[in-house]
Amino acid sequence: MPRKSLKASRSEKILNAYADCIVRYGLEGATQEKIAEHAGVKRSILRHYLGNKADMLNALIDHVTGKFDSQVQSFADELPTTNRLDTCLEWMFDSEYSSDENATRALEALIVCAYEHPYAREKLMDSTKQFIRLIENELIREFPNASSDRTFDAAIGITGIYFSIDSLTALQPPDEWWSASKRAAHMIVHSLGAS
Amino acid sequence: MPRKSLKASRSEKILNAYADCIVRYGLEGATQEKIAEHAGVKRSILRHYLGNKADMLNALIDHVTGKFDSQVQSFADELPTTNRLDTCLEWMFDSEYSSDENATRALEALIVCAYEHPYAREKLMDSTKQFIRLIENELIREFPNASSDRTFDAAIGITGIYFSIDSLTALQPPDEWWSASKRAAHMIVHSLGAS
DNA sequence: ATATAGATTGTCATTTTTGACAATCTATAT
DNA sequence: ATATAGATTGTCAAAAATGACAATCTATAT
Repeated sequence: MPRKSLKASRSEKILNAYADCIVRYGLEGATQEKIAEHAGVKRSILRHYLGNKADMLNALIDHVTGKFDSQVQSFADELPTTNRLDTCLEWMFDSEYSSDENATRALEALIVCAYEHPYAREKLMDSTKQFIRLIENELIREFPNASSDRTFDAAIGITGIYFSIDSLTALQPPDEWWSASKRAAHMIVHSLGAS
Repeated sequence: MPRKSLKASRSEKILNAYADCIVRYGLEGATQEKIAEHAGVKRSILRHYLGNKADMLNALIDHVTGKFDSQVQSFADELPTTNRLDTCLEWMFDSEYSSDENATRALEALIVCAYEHPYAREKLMDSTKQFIRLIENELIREFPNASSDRTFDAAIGITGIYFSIDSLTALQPPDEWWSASKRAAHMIVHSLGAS
């Protein structure tokens, strides 16, 4: 006889607002007041659904990493059967294709606090590994004869370039930096092919 | 007849503590209390030498970017006459050679707040550009026949890989990630040579 | 219609952080 | 030795952020 619980949807909205605030104001700069405002709810609501500050942070970590993981998953699922690697780089380094750029941004903002929060560190590490593995798989698929060491190196390199340009977005770099990043990633790919 | 001013040395010590705190606790998590504690001084001292919160942040931005810039400069100055590029990558990706790892880390932590602080954005952008240019110069020196577009792409790529693995340090990645990053950077270099 | 579980709002006390300033101490030139 | 500019400490008020909880409203099953 009770009314339907809004916990799922409200939590979703709040945590998205939380992630947005983190990207804008930094982790400690994302106060409950600002989060509530961004989410369009009263501050008391945050506590009602997500508990106190520490609880909220843990929920956020799960939310952000989970969101990123599922994006990575669907990214992989949606890759075409042919020309997968090129498509991959195309999607990564073209802003028009990026579904939710803030997912990576929030991830990066959280990395700063990893020292303080072992739980965050683990989850972030897992998500990062998964992303690297995605790239690595596509490299292996394209270059089955390359040594696994080299494909790993290449995956680390491409992922690094992507993470870097993504976080540099905060500095509003010229578009050329994105295209240059993409071409640099291609250089690594070519280097693999030339081995 | 007054006593010698300690402004320079005290400011230096405080701003270093500030940078340390930012790396550990995030920008907004670095409270005056913590900064003072890290610097081993009373909180009132911060205000005395550096003014209020906003003043301190501006001073910090200058300090961090200035420190980074001078490190980049001496990095360039100390490169040997031969084998410069390899030495360069060696120094970048080997922790034993890194003089002050926190300089880049603080830089990255500040990037998060660039949206809010146009002044920070400008300075960070300048420092980043300078670093990229350093790499680019070494690439040009090694591959004078490569097109300037390609050397720029390569510089962006190598810099990105470095920034990325450096910020991932917070996740305490295995050492292999560092060596893999170095080899990925070398892949880009080789790709330049093969053009 | 009504009881109930949950949503929503509001308020207050506590803690944390910052701003401001007064008071005291100390090195240095004269 | 003493005056002076600066260093250092201490204290208090204001503001910001959080925690806790009471009170009220509302959808839903019966």
